[in-house]
Amino acid sequence: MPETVNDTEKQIFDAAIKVFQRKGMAGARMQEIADEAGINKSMLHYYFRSKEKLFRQIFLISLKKFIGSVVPLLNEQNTWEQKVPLIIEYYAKFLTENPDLPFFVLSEIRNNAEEFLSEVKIEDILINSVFMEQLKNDMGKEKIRRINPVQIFLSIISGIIFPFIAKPMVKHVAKLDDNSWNEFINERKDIVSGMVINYLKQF
Amino acid sequence: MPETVNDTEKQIFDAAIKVFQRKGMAGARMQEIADEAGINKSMLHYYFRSKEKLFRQIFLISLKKFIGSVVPLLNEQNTWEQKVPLIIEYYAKFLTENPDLPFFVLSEIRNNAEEFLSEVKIEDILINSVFMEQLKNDMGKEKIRRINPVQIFLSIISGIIFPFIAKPMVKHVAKLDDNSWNEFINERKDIVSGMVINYLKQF
DNA sequence: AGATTTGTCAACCATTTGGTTAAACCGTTT
DNA sequence: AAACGGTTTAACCAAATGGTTGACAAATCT
Repeated sequence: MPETVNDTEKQIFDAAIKVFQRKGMAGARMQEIADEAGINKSMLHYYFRSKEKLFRQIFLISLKKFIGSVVPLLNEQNTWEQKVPLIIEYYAKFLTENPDLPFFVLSEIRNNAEEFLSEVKIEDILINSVFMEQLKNDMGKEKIRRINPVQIFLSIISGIIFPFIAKPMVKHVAKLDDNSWNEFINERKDIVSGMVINYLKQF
Repeated sequence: MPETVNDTEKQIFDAAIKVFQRKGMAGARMQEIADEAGINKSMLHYYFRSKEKLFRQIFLISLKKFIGSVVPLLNEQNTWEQKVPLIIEYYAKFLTENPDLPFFVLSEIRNNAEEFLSEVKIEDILINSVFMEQLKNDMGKEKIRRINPVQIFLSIISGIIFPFIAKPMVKHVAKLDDNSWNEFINERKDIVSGMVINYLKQF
């Protein structure tokens, strides 16, 4: 029992991820999680004590997944210029597979979970990444525009994450169906990549 | 009584805006709105019938404010290149004054309010704006990169809105206090503006 | 097999929450 | 001043919701 997680527990956990990420802490219902997991509501409390406790676990794992999973990419052995499209490509795929995750994380952080940010040490992970060092390095050599590297990273993720966050509105305004949405996102990847790289190099 | 709105009604409305925008439909409590307005809870139902009805009004006015207020700027008599920084400047100011509004609107649209999008006819308003026409025009003359104008507009608002949506996380990662946050946003305005204009002109 | 622990469930409980009611308040009309 | 209409409030109600309990089943141990 040490590492192999109980089957019921995992079913609850997976169901909770689905429901919490879609509805948020306030909108999620314990009964709905139980139904989604196909088990009795009492089991939720048996395994996780309370909604608060269950939420905390779901939130933390979501937060780590959201920010932690790019880190390997940032630290790979290639140039920053090669990394940019790879980061974008990665996030586009990630967001397609986890459409509710970023919104959920950002939402709950706004509400009350700001303290969680310290638990996952994003600051250092990001700031000290090879990607950031490479940017600073090339800035020092006057090869690219001198600018706060956080702004560059923020530009990348803004450009690709925001369209997913605002997906219903974007689809509506640009009159996209599911197929043309994918096309739109493919186009978007190149644009964001081009904008960032262009901006750094042309100055 | 035809146009002057009842004082109590306005107080409720203002309180509801505050609470709904901060907590969302699911997280908002009628009692909290009443407290915020400093009146008895029954008054909410007296003036607005139900939470659903009250929410609908708040949401619609928020949606219109979010997308409608930028339209005049898009249709002004200046070049697209002059408009870009003005749009960004406008949104930065707007977001500072209404920090919870965009998140609220995007959140509720995701949840259930997608149908509202049709009521406010953003598609046409945006697509047919002078700004969009100017872009298409210059694209036709090969003066700027040929690209879906919606992508350009999306790049602008992504770049400036997303940092506000993710404000707690951005502040944490970039280690900003309230003062340096303002500095960061000022820097950001120029970056987004520069990126978009650069990208369109350099190709 | 019998005892003991662990897991599961239906029924129940207490609180919260959106909503209602009936009485009171108050300015206006007659 | 009495009657009237819109406004406001405290008390109340019913449903929803997070959580608990006690019985029972299913493994696990001896």
